Amino acid sequence: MAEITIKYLAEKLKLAPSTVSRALNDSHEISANTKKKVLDLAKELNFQPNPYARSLREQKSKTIGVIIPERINNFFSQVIDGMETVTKVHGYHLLVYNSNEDIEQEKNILTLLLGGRVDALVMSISGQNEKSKHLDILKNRTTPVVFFDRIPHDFPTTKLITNGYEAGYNGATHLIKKGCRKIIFLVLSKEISIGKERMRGYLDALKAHNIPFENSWIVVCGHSEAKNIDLLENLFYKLDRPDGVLASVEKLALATYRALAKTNIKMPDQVKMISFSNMKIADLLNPPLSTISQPAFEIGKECANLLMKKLTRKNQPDLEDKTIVLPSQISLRESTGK
Amino acid sequence: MAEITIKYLAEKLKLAPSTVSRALNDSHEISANTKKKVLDLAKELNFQPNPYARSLREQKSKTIGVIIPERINNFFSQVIDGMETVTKVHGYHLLVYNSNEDIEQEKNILTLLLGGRVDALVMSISGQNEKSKHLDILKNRTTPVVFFDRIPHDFPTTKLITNGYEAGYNGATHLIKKGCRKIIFLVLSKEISIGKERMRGYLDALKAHNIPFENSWIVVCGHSEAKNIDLLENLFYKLDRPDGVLASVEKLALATYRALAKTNIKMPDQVKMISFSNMKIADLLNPPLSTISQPAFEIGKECANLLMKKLTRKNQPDLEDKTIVLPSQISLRESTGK
DNA sequence: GTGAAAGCGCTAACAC
DNA sequence: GTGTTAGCGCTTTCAC
Repeated sequence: MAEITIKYLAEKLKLAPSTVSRALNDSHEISANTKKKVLDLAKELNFQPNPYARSLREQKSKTIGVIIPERINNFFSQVIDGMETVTKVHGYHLLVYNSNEDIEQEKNILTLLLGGRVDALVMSISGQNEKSKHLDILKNRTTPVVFFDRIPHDFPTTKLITNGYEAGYNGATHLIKKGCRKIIFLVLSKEISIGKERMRGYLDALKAHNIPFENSWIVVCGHSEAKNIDLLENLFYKLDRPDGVLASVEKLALATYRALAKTNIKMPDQVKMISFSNMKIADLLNPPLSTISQPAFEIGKECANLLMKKLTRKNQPDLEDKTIVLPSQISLRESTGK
Repeated sequence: MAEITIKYLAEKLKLAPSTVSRALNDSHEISANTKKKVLDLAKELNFQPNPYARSLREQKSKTIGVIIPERINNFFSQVIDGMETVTKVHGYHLLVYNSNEDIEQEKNILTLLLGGRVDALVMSISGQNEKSKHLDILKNRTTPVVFFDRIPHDFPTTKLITNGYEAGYNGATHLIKKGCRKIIFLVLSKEISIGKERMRGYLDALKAHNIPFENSWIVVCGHSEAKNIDLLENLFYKLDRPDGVLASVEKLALATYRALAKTNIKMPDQVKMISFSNMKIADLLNPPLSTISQPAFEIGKECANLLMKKLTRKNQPDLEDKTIVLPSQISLRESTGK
């Protein structure tokens, strides 16, 4: 770690450490002259105050913990980029952890972080279920938490999502308008909050358009790409195969492309698809994929802003128990028929 | 931050703080009985030692700083995932920063981190140039650094790359074998190390196959997607337009797809392309993209392993000044003609 | 406007 | 096997 300290600067300048500290922190009770001397020497020696000594003393770490269920995913990368743009101007740091969609790991990370390593948390919870019992350790704590995208519905804090219901409704409606009558809904887990909202929208769209729904249209997939492809392929071999697909996550749209490649079924002629996705190259797929995308960068910025406000100002109230809903954007491409 | 401390545990158990500390750290000089009592209470109260007090005392932070030029990129996400799998078993944390391909920002992050916030660094340097003068602040420091992918050639430490020369050679050779005679090489900046190696391979492949090279075949692109597309589109309108493209980074292959979409030129019939890329859905593009991919996860693991070895063992020698070369993998798809 | 001293929570050297 | 003490580098009373 660094070797040059405030004490050292103080000796060099024949000042007390406290004076140097105050000068560095631009305290008004220090003369302009002393300030300059201190700042000059600090710059010359490339002095950086020891962050851990400061953290210990001030009881705050100036770092935010981030837990995401998956790292190789544009959506989450964009969110984190958004967070970093705002945290860095406040001198805050980002400790990012991947829970790998695993509640156990999520819990471990949480325990680790609650030891005081971070001043606040941003989470998108693992998709196994949303019972979120493992989040109880957070509840007796004062550490502010913000959830986004994959949110627990019963945790009293601020949450950020996009309008899943509306987007699901619009996505399904678009398929219906394009002539689809057997529209399946692909979901990773029925338990997870975003899936649920999107599904509600889908179901209501069917109802509104008088399309009789069948339970088998809800296709619950898993985390194994190979198994999902198999599952989907078999679905398309059936006599009453679907003519429309609404994928609640990008991963499942990709699996659908791969499953279809194994059959003779053509998209968009025989089956149309639209998917929730933040991929930047939806236009380059074959055929180009119609998507519903989320303002990921904005979500990240907003999460960070909420926390920066709470952390950098005095006497801020606790984070409100509310859900902020941001609009998603629908982009129509050939996968739903041009 | 956390409120329950070693001192508190000590009072509860009528022991000295030092005894509690030793018990928690499983020191052999503590009786099994006391150990159990301490551990039990610690578990019951969910005690986590204050990481910053520990860092201050031990003069190490148990965290690694990571600086990448771009976050929304599968390659870097995979590398970080790889690092995390190994750091987490050693109790190390990852502080990740995005330099946005900007040397100034890279320098700022570096100065910040050198204040003692991290025990070691992993970097993939910004692509503006590889003069790496801004890395000089690192040179007088003892902080171990490992570079990967975008490496400075004149910095005495361990670097990890893939066999760019060979891959470039093989990529170009493949295009030649497929009948291409005017093969352009797309590069983000001529200065950057990986681009150079890949280009050397490309040039040698041309020479080995007696293809007369023209300077205009090296196409230096920028960071603006729109401008790159324009540049490429114009290239394809020329009379002696290229019939082969070797893209040294994924981004430029995507720009080529988009540029071609504006013309009547068909891939792979009239022009073939292969690109360095770690994208997982190369097979879903139209046409599927032949790729040369890097073992990103492995690279991340290896970087972390090198640092863990240096940091967790006593009297480890400094990181050797050498370059470890990992093999890349070539996957042929329709973009180069099946 | 500056200095002296205490203490954040932890570990380690030194008692005993 | 356990306790006492000092100190990591910083900020912040409290003096003057």
